[in-house]
Amino acid sequence: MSGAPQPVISNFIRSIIDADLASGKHNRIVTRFPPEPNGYLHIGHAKSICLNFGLAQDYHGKCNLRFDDTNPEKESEEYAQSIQDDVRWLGFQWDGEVHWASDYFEQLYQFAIELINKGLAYVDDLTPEQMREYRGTLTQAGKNSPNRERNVAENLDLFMRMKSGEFADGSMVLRAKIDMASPNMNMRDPAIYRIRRAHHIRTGDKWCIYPMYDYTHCISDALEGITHSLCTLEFEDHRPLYDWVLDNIVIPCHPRQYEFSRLELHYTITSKRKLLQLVNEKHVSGWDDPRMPTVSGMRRRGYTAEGIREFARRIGVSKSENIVDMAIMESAVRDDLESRAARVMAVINPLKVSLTNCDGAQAREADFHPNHPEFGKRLVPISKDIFIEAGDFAEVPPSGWKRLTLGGEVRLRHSYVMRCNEAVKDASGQVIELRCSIDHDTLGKSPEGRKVKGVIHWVACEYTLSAEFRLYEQLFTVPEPDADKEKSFLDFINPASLTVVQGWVESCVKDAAPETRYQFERLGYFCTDRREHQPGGKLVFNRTVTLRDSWTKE
RNA sequence: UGGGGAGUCGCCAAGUGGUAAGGCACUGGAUUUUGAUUCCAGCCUUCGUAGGUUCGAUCCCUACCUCCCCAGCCA
Repeated sequence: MSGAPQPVISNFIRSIIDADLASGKHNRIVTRFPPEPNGYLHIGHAKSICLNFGLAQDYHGKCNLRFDDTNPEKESEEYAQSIQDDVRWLGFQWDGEVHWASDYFEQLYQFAIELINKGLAYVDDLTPEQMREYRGTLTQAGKNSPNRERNVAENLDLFMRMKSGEFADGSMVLRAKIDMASPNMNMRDPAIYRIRRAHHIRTGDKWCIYPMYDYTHCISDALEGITHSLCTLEFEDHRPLYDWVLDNIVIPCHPRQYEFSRLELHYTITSKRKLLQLVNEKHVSGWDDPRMPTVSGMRRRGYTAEGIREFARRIGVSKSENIVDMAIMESAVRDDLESRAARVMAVINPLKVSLTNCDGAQAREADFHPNHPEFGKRLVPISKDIFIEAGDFAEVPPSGWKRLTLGGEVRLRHSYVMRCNEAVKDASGQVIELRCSIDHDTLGKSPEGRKVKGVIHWVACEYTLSAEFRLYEQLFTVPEPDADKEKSFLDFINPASLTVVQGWVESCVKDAAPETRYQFERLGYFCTDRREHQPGGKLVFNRTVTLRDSWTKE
């Protein structure tokens, strides 16, 4: 993965772009990533980011970052900042300055006046309840509001007074005059402006009327010269409205909207609202909890930007509903980590072993990476007492067992072949210590006359460092926590999604900076915690993902 | 029952008239001082169903079935 670039996978959007470029409709493409700053970015956004920025890169076009900040009540500076951080961390840079829909509030207002003047928008003071009644249902046409035929002068006057703050919040809206009988609910005279006295993160208290998404998005796209406006499937039937607005104002650009299916991932959720709930109700430690499918959560867990981008490449882009296996994410991350993480040994569930013939045993130099000598080497010392993984010893081993057993031999990784002579037990029969001996003639070479099949990791008690290991599993116990009609997704939170253990690690990691990645051999990939790991002090490792394991599966 | 979409291997996903790419997962086997990596091999005679057109259909036509989205002054 870190080698040659991966081949591009075709999709319907690329086909459209290829055709648009070939026909001369466009010379270069302009896309945009348009988040609302009302939460942290998650894996679904990452897919969209990879699509929009990736397309711009591949086709030598441009991609804007534009905040869809039209609903001040839900938006915050913190979110806007985190979104920019996440996009950059993912490895993308937007064209020029960050754009904000709020930059266009004045122009949006003028276009609204244009619509009013054309008799295509009117002020309505129906209550929300009345509006709903007038809208009709999926199978029944709506009926015209009594205010629909208000004259232009009156509409203009009312709209200006809405802007100047004469009316109470929610008392009236500006509506597009389209068709109350349209089979498409979005075309039944949608509201395009509402009155809301809320402090806006960019414009402060300058405005008390705010434009709605459908009205704002298409105009923003047009003002920025977007060629391909990509969004998710649920906006498919908003497209007629997108086109209606641009067709009815004087604006020299009409971007085309294309919809792709949103990403769902097994064993997690990708609903901003529900992620917020997990944070607010403290089911997780925050937006960047390593169990969260947020960009910042995945980052903290140790996923790499390259791994996430590769994941996006592997899942592709289509219009069919999909729920992707977590295994695809994990394999993409492993593929990246395989070539970039140094190998070190750590023991997370220790069983003490005392070596009865350790005198004269030597330390050995070991590569930090089996296939990349440029990672360098470190010394792996041995001492009279060592820790091995409790799970690597079995008194009564299952068939096919290649690890340690009473009377058996095993290779200590980067060190000697060791034989287990005795298992010491406590009163309850639990094995609490092993007495073993090493074969002094096996350092850096195979033993004489016999084959030792197993290799286990270990640390020397005398030289090891204590560390905290945070082990993660899926946040939910079922593949589709959102799917149950009776139960809340909260009922499926996995109580074992986080396990914190104290263990031991080779001393060479002592001064590792935050966000340093290692493969602890045979255990998995780990990453020092961004927040709580202290180089030279308290060592905290987050398990990013386990290694592939062709033994421990049923 | 109105409108808009989607149905290709367990999960993704190309292909769209010329006889089913690829990835993940899975199963064998080789190499291995990580049961890792790497490497080789296998894995849908078939494209939601039923008809039709055609020398030939996943692709065109017809009917049907299933699933998703839409009735916010959210995005």
